[in-house]
Amino acid sequence: MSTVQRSPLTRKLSAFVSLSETELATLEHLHQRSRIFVAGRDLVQQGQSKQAAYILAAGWVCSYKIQRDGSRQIVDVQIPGDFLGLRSILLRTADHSFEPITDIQAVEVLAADLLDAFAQTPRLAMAVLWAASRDEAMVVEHLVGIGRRDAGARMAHFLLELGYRLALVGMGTKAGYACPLTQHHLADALGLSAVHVNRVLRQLREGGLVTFREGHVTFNNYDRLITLAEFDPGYLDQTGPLLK
Amino acid sequence: MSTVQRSPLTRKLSAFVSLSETELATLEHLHQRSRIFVAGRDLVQQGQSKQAAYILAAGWVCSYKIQRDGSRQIVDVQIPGDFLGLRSILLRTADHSFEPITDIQAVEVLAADLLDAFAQTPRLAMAVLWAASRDEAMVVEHLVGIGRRDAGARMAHFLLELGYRLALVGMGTKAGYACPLTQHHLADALGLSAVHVNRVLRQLREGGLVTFREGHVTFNNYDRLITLAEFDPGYLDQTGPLLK
DNA sequence: CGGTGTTTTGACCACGATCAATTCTCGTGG
DNA sequence: CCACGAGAATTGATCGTGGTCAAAACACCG
Repeated sequence: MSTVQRSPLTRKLSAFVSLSETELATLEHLHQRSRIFVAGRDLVQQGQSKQAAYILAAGWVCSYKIQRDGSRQIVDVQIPGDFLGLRSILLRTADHSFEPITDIQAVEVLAADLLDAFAQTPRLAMAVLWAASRDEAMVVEHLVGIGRRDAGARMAHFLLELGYRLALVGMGTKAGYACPLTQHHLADALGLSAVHVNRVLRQLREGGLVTFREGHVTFNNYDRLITLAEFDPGYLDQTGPLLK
Repeated sequence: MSTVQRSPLTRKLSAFVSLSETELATLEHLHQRSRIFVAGRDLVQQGQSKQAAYILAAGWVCSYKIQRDGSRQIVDVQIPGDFLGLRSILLRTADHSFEPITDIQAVEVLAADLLDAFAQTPRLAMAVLWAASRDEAMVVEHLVGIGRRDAGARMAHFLLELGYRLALVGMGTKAGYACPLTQHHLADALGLSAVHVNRVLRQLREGGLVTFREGHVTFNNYDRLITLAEFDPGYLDQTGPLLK
């Protein structure tokens, strides 16, 4: 359903920095190899070091960390257009794992190529730094949610943020969006148990706020949900480029 | 007590990318203005947009977000050599606030100067991107801790990480370190109540693991503490430059 | 149709929050 | 030098959010 003008990466970075023809060419050169991964089978193992990152072209992925005791924390969810494993390249160690939630299509970007591109077109590095900052802002917001919001507000905030991000790539509206996450995914993302996630979803549904059912999120009362979650999308804005 | 060869910023970035004389000069040019802030008075207000970042030269700072209901979540703690508000520059909106925990000395870096420097010396942008990635890795680890570790392990992990980072800048050892944080700071950082922080600290102390008292952290049993926290400092390593 | 995974609901429990009171420390002024 | 007040640390008592355990209903698939 989404409209892809050039490539997801180009579209994403153009939102931050308007790039010249040369820069666009360099960018397009980066992603030759497009790959398919099936749902459920991890892309990169935690701890393993692989010299490639990906740009998600289609499908959903989550990045997570596993504890010794088996519990899992999902750090964030990637939707089409998002980076995958950028940090792994830079720190040269994959500090977490990636699970494709659906079958996905991703464009492979080799570490060496990316670093070369940075050297040739500095503004590209700038754009990537910018994109990385936005990703970090999302993780920070997630941290605040888990640390200081109760289960209801946490869930509301998560569903709202996801909806907002999906709307930015044409995959959602204020009415709702298709969502392939299971309740177990939600639990691992929000630091809750799967059982409690179910209860919270019921409360929100019965309260007429939002419905999560059969792979679809429906906002029944967008405004009241925003109030409950204290959702402020400021940190997600990718309004106008800083550099011309 | 710490040994500063050139400037904190130079030392930090050199750990990632070995910089040429020209690049070092550009870097030094960045920080002319050194400023002092007193403990307790915030540097930048949340939501406000200020076109400057800082490199912390001396003292401790924490960055946090306040909720409508007054509760606070500390996102991370900065020690000498760390960036302050880098994201604020890039996203052009301070999405959180900074509280100096002690009196601090910080070097002001203007947004415009930084962006110019990036354009002139691309490798510098690379180095900053790298440093930002390490910061993000810390936030991620923090997120996992709050989401999936109980209060004891969370505290242990926090104190260990802080010790490890302080050791990197010569301000701590495996025996312990000076720590100006109050128990209330710990509570806001770990997503706990101040009362419970006190209880957890008592347990750790009576268990012979670590002592937090009178502004000093003493590791009584470093190995057992690491086991409890499942602490793996891999994400903190700033070993050898990726680029020569 | 059995098998596996997701959702749903109930009963009970525990970790950590909240409320409250006391002690300690330290800086400030009488 | 001591009295006072503000913050910080400490401890006890009680409460509630959310976890754990268990079982059933419901899917989807081979």
